[in-house]
Amino acid sequence: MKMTQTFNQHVVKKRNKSLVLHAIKESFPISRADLANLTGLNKGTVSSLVNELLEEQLILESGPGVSSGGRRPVMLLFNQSAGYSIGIDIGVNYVLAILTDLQGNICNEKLIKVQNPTFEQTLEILFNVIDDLIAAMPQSPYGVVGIGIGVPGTVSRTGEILLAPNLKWKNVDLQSVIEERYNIPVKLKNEANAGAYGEKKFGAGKECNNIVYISGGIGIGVGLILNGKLYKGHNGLSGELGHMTINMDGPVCNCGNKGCWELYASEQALLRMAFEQNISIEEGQELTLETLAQLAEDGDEKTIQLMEKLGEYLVIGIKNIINTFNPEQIIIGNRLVALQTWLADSLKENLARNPFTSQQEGLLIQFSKLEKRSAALGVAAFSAENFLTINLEEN
Amino acid sequence: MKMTQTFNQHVVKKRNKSLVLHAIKESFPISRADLANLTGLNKGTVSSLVNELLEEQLILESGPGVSSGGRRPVMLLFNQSAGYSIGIDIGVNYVLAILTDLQGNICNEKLIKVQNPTFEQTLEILFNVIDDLIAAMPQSPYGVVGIGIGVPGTVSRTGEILLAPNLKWKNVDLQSVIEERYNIPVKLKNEANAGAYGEKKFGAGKECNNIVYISGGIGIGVGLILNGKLYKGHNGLSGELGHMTINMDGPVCNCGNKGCWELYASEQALLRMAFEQNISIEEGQELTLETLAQLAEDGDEKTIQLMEKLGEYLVIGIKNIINTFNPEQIIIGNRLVALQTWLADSLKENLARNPFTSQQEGLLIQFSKLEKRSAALGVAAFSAENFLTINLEEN
DNA sequence: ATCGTTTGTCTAGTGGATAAACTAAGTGTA
DNA sequence: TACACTTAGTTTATCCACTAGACAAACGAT
Repeated sequence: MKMTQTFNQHVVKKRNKSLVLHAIKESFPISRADLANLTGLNKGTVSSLVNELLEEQLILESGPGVSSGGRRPVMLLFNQSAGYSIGIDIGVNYVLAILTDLQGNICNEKLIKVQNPTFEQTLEILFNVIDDLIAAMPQSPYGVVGIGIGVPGTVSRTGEILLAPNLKWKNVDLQSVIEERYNIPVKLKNEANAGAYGEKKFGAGKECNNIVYISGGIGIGVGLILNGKLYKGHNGLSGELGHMTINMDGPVCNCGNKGCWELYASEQALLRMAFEQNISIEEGQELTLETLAQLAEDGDEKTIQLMEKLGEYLVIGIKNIINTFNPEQIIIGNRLVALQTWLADSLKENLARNPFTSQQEGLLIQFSKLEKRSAALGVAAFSAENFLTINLEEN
Repeated sequence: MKMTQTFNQHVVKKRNKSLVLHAIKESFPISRADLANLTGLNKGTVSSLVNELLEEQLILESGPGVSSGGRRPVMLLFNQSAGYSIGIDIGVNYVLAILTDLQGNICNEKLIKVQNPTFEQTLEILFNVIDDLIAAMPQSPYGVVGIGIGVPGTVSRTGEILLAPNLKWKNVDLQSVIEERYNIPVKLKNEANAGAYGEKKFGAGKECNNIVYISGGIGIGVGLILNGKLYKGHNGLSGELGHMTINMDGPVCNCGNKGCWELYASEQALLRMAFEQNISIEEGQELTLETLAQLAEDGDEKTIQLMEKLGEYLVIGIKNIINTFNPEQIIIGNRLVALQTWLADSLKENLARNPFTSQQEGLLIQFSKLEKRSAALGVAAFSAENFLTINLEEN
């Protein structure tokens, strides 16, 4: 019958403890006195909360700091190594698994190339890679605190994969399978959402509250951080901007609609255009994003023009994004990052011609600096964050 | 230096008091005992908070209710008439001002038709209409608690009108002018955002957390309720979906870009198409939305086909909205509501052909039932809500 | 009339935050 | 070296809001 969480002193304590923990996490080493200043809490309150966090081994004392004219402070550290989080990015032809500490630092990393595996084969790979990461993990008080998995497809709010067309998966409940085997909280996320979260946590967008992450791969997916939170939509299916109509009289997409953005601005679109324009690659080489990047690098005029065209198409969608969200930051991630050298200028030029200047005021548009790790880092961080929150709730 | 609000017992009390007040507001008449059940708070706590609210005249006791086998409960009412809120919708050729009680019930309403007034003339009209509403307002403990104003243009986060092209206003600070004259909190909002808020509060979307409100007038604006909150974007300029490119090779819009949605699916677009197709209206009549609606009513085949075409174009944008936001509800409001009889089927048919069925699961698409009042009700409710929150903060 | 039930108030107790006193441990200066 | 002054961190007394549970008031049923 309860409509909402009531607010009592227990909640107050949890929130303040979380406040203190996150303050330490964000700006350690830091003294109790500075924490009191930073959080606005009373010195005594900070002291007692800090002591509890020390007991829980979530933070550490690192000895005296430098005096500022009086007693030397005892510096506190966030105990990054109190536990570890696993983040896995399942791509179409790879599985990237990373082990991070609670701060998101990568401690171990496994990249496995795959070729059209079945669901069962993928599961096998996942089990192996997770087992390996756990086996090689240092001793710690909390061990593995969670596993996050990003997939290129739609994920329901309950964590079920509804449809991952490029993996040829439909209605599979990967989350439960992994959760049952390892008995650890498992979070499934759409790859673009995971990437957006990763960029928010570790990218240039740390301070930004409104971020649009464009995951440009074979298709295009978009992850949204709005009002500082991941926006997932009613069924968890937001951000399917690859299938935004930008040319209503255009060719039919395999989704069934006409003139979708990803027909023009995705990796697949680029390869198709390159093929149509008879861009000549060396014998024996396949036509891939990488070979095209190499061609552009070698100064092939036709390829460079193609890149510019791709930039034009990208900007059409980006302008729509700007008009829709008025974001603070737009990050282009995934495969397209490999082309940033040739895309950057084209994007800049085309965006300079956008008449909506107010919307672009203070807007940062950049390529992901996390390389291929945005999604894996994102889900790992999500699991870590989840652990820190749950852990505080329980006490 | 404080990074965040700290949580202490004062906050707890404020939040719980707000919880109780809103519970009463949502489901009065209600007894203290039922409130305790509903909110999860202790009986004693509810009692003391209720007493404070009674003293502040925000709620009322309405005498005994029916017994359920024991002592008869004292029923509590939300005191809707503790104060009044003014909501004003400034349109291109009208000014709609309403006076509502704290619950959002309309107590008085003034609709003034205007013809291309200057900013100063509009200001004069606003002063007059506000004065009139205040003069005719019943006695109450708090009087006018706020004024909300919706305008068809971009409004910065600080409340300044950056650009209202159809009003021909640019960089005007209406908020301060009104605020100084009446010494009451004034909130300025984009008309679409105001409408979205109105629909969230009073429309079919009360329980929905993810609502997209499409304000279809001369142009198209969109208001977004995401994760239960109004999403305004980094500079407050989100929702300019009228200028979403849906036809990248299409005609140039006066915004400078090509193939914007509102070139196809707005009131202006409809009138243009009607003109181009030589739809014959009666002599002496102007070509307007209303005359076209009348023609369709009279069974004019050409006009009806035109409406169907408009529906097709609308759906192209709506599909983009679905793919972007995966909303729970899409509400079409403003001028286009007048055409719902002829648009509804077209929308339904075209949406049935949308391949993204998962995204449409549980999605409600409907026309606004608040008629022209969405925006005015929205800003009035926003001001009322603001008062209730502020009022609790202060004690 | 009596018992059980429901409503609402009252009181004592709990937990957490705060202010301020206090201890500890530095720096600066004569 | 002595002493004043600072800053860090702990301890204590107090305050405040919520809770549990006792209690009183008001009602229905028998």
